[in-house]
Parts: sequence; structure tokens; C-alpha cells
Amino acid sequence: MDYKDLANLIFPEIKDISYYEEKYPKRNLKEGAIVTRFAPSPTGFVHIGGLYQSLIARKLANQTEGVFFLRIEDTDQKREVENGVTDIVNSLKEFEIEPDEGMTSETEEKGDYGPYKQSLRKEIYQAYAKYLIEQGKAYPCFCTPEEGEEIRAKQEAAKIRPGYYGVWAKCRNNTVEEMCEKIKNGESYIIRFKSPGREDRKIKHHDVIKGNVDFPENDQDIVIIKADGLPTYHFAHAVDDHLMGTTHVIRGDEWLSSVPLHLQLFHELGFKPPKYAHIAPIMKNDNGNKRKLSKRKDPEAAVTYYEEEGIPEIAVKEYLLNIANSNFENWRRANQDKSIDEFELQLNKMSVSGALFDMVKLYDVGKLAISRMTAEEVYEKSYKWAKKHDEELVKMLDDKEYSLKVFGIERGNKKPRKDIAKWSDVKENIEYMYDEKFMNKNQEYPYQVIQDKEEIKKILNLYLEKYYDEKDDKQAWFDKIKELSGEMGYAKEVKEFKENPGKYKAHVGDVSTVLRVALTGRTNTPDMYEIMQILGKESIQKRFEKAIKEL
RNA sequence: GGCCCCGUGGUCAAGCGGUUAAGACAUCGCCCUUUCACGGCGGAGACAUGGGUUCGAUUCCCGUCGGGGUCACCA
Repeated sequence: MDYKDLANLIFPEIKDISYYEEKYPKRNLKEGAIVTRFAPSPTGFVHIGGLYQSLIARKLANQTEGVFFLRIEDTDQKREVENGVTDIVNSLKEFEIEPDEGMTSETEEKGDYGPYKQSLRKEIYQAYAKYLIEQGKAYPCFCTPEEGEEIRAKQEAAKIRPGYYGVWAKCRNNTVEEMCEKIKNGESYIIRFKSPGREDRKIKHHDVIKGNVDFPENDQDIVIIKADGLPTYHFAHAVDDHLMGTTHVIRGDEWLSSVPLHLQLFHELGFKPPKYAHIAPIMKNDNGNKRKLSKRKDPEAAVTYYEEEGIPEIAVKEYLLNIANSNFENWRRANQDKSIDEFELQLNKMSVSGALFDMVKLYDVGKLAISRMTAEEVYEKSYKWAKKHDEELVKMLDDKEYSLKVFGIERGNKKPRKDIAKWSDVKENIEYMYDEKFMNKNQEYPYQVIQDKEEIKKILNLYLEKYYDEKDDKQAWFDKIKELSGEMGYAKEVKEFKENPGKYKAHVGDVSTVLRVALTGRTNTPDMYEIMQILGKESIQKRFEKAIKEL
């Protein structure tokens, strides 16, 4: 009896690894091409950190003419969630992050290195496990989960390092005969890796983001094949990323401490290890403590949150890019109308420690992004959002021609407005421009300096009767308000008023405020000339009448 | 607890032995021929701490403190 017999006893029908090595040849890519992936478990919505990783991975593959693929890590079937894969695929699509290969739906995939769903790769993992057993580098372990817990308890009590290693690794010293015997007797077992490592030896490792890191070698005989025949994460990672030709593993830095294990696995399997880039997590301030954004506690951890809130996808991506490479901001400033695809991301410029998520900053990025859009784009995107989240807004936007004018206010000039951060701000922002909304509402009129009802009535009437002319250009329009002010005893210039406050009732700005409030029901609006142009004389008239009636 | 990583203004961050220690967001003030927004100008605000090394440390070394990660038949 030897290892080979043992391997055959455990995996009788399993192919030799040479089959897979041939089936998945080395990728034919140009020098320096990065092959990387996003490898989530289908356990619910995509986390903002997952999006962050994907964004970086996608960019890197693009920059180097490499490959970015989506692999589903569903080896823990207990945690799986209905439509988990679909959710992931759709979330990426929402942000225009399209994998070159991998799952495209719950059951479909594209690419030559599949299957891209781990539960479908069972025989592949078993082939490599068999290969390790044949070489005496892996073995069946007959310890029950309960025994495992006992061992752990003992170790904890004795205050020594927990785990299945050294003298604690009972099953590693079974003879081949003993192992075969137990298997034939029907004892249940799992497969463990027989670690050649020693805890008192150090390994040096260079992480693309974290830099040089020293670790003790791995000496744990970790399980590679579970009782259900599926691999653990570590083993699947080694096998898949080898077979799929991954050059760079970009993942969350919670994996950093398993690098010694992974390197060992690659080595014992005879694989060339990939480069690792461990990304610092996105954190949240929780009562003065930093912690990772949590799927359970923080709604903003889910990428779906941003869609619901109406934060533009591009804003989320730009914000993330900003966290990734802080020079992005300067680049953006200097390249206003370039696509973010043109920005060259550098892994080694990424921060080593986790950044606190800053919603306020995100909003600012959103404002900037939206201010750069054309009225048409703003219209399309807010309409799309409204259809899912706000019926009232849909009704307003149904009138496209008019809405385009509204969105066009102060847009497109060198100093575009920056007042919409997210699509959910739109309604509040443009509501008063729609007669059917404005006229049927019990409007508040927050008049300020000029409060006297008769005075307000007089200003409104006089303006309409004597001064307002639709055909006026902006300067003429402006001058007329001054004239109106003068006629009624208000200062035509604010400065003048400030110099001689006693000489006037108030100033032109206060008169304008009356017009503005009567017209829109608010004291803060964009350029009133443009508003009047869009509203048109008839509407202005109706609005003034309403204002007078509701004085 | 062991192991690993990190520590520049409120936040994100440049800087890598000699700098008046950038910039962005937030905040405050002023200006921008009438609001708001935009924009401009300006203000306040930081190298966790103690030891070294050095002519000189935010930058290098060690300790302390603080933060984070990880120690599963989960990923």
C-alpha cells in the first residue's frame, strides 16, 4: 500500500491533473497583461468594497490589455442566497463594469476557462487533491468536528496557539494502511493539506499594495476538501487562479494573513503564485471607533443603496477612484471631459490603511459630476431614476421638452450650477417650475424685507403692467426691475442703499425678492430671468395673481 | 492573547532626512454690479507619544499608546 493506492481509494473516478493542465492552457496575452478577477460568494447584495475591488480590477485589466473575469465562490452552500449570482451580475452592470469572462446569469457564463462557478468545479479540485495525496502532501483526517473543538479547547486552556498542526495533527501520522482501513470501514473524513511549514521560520512577501510583509510560515494542516466534497476557499483559490491564469489577486486585506498559507499551497501544488494586492477596507466611524462597513448594520454598504438614493453611478465610481488614488482628483480637474477610463490607476499608490467613508464628499463628487452633464443627460438619468422611485417626478418629467428647458437653466456655461448631488434631489429642485404642481399647492410665501401686503400687491401689478416684456434681453429685464424699484422709492443699487439707508424704503434686491417669492414660493432660486423666460408671460401672470390672492 | 498591518488638520490625503508641511471635502469671513448655487480671495485647523541615530527628523530604528485585520469542514 502506498499513497497512490490511498489516492485511488479516496478518488477512484477522478481524472489526472494533466487533463486539466491541457484543457486550460496558458493565456496568450501580451507582456505585462494583468489577468484578475472579482470572486464573490453569492450571499446577498454586492458590498461597496466588492464594487471597489471590481472597479480596480476592471481598470487594471483594461490598462494592460488583460482580462477581468467574474468567478462565483459558492462552496459554502449553507450561506447561499436565492438569485445571488444574478444580483452580482446586475450590480456590476449597473456600474458599467463588465467582466470579460465568467458568469453572466444564474446558469450561463462566457469564457474558455470555466466553469466559473466553483460548485461546478468539484472534480477539478478533487483531481488536485488526489494529486497531493499521491505525493503524500495531503491526507484524510478522521477527526470529527467535536474532536476538533476539544482540541481547540485544550489549546486555549493551555494558552497555546490553536489549530491543527504539529503534535495536534493526530491524523497526519496515520500510516497509509491505517488510513485505508478506516476508509474501508466507512469512517467519515475530510482531506487536509500536510503543511511542510514551521512556525519558527519567517517568510518574506511583497504585496503590491501593502509592500514588504514578514510572516511566520504556515504550519497548519488546513482542510482542503470538506465533508461535502467541496473545497475550502484556500484550496479553491490556488487551483482556480492557477488554472484561470490569474496574474494578480486583488482582494480585501482580511486575506493578508492567509498569504503564507496560499503561497505554500501554490508551491506544493507546483503552481506559480500570482501577485497579491490586498486592498484596505472602506471603514465607517461608529461612535469614535473605526470599523468596516457592515452588510448588516450599514445600508450604505450595499451598492443598491446608491441606486435607491439616486446617487449617480459615475459619482460612486469617481469617489472610489479618489480613495484608490488620491491624484485622481487632480487628474479629474485637469481633464474635465475625459472618461474616467483614461485615468491611469496605480496599484502601488493605493493607501495601506482603510479610509473612512465620507458621504459628504460623495455628494460633492455627485454635484460635480451632474454639473458636467448636459440637460439631456440629467433629464434621462433622473427620469430613469424617477420611474423606479418617484411617480410624482415622473409626471413632471413626462413633459420632456419643458423639462429640458428647466434642466438647462444656467447649465452649459463656464460656471454651471452645482446644486444637484443625487437624483432624489431633483424633485425638490425643480418642482416650482411646473404650473400644475405650483398652482395647485397651498403655497408658502416667505417674503422678507418687504412684508406689507399692499406694497407687495403694488410691486407685482406694476411690474406686470408697466415693466415686464417677454422680449427683453437679460440686461433690459434687469434694468427694468431697477426702474420699477426707483419708481416705488427703493434704491436702484444696493450700494447706494447701504450708503444712505434713510433715503430709501429698501433696495432693488428686496424688490426682486418679492418678485422671486411670488413667482416661485422661495427665496433661493437660480437666475430669475431664465426662470421667467421658461415660464412665459401667461404663467407669470397666473402666479402673481395667486400670490396676491394668498397674501 | 499570538501573529500581521497602520497612525500627517474633522474627513480623504501629498510628502520618503533640511518644505513657510501641498491639495480636496467640510467649516468661517470677504468679494462676485438683486437671492441661492457656481467662482475668486482669505482665515482657522495636523505630523499620536517617549527614547535614540544624525549637524538636522513628519520622514530612519526601538519602546509605549491608539486603531484595524486574522487565528473555522465561512468566504
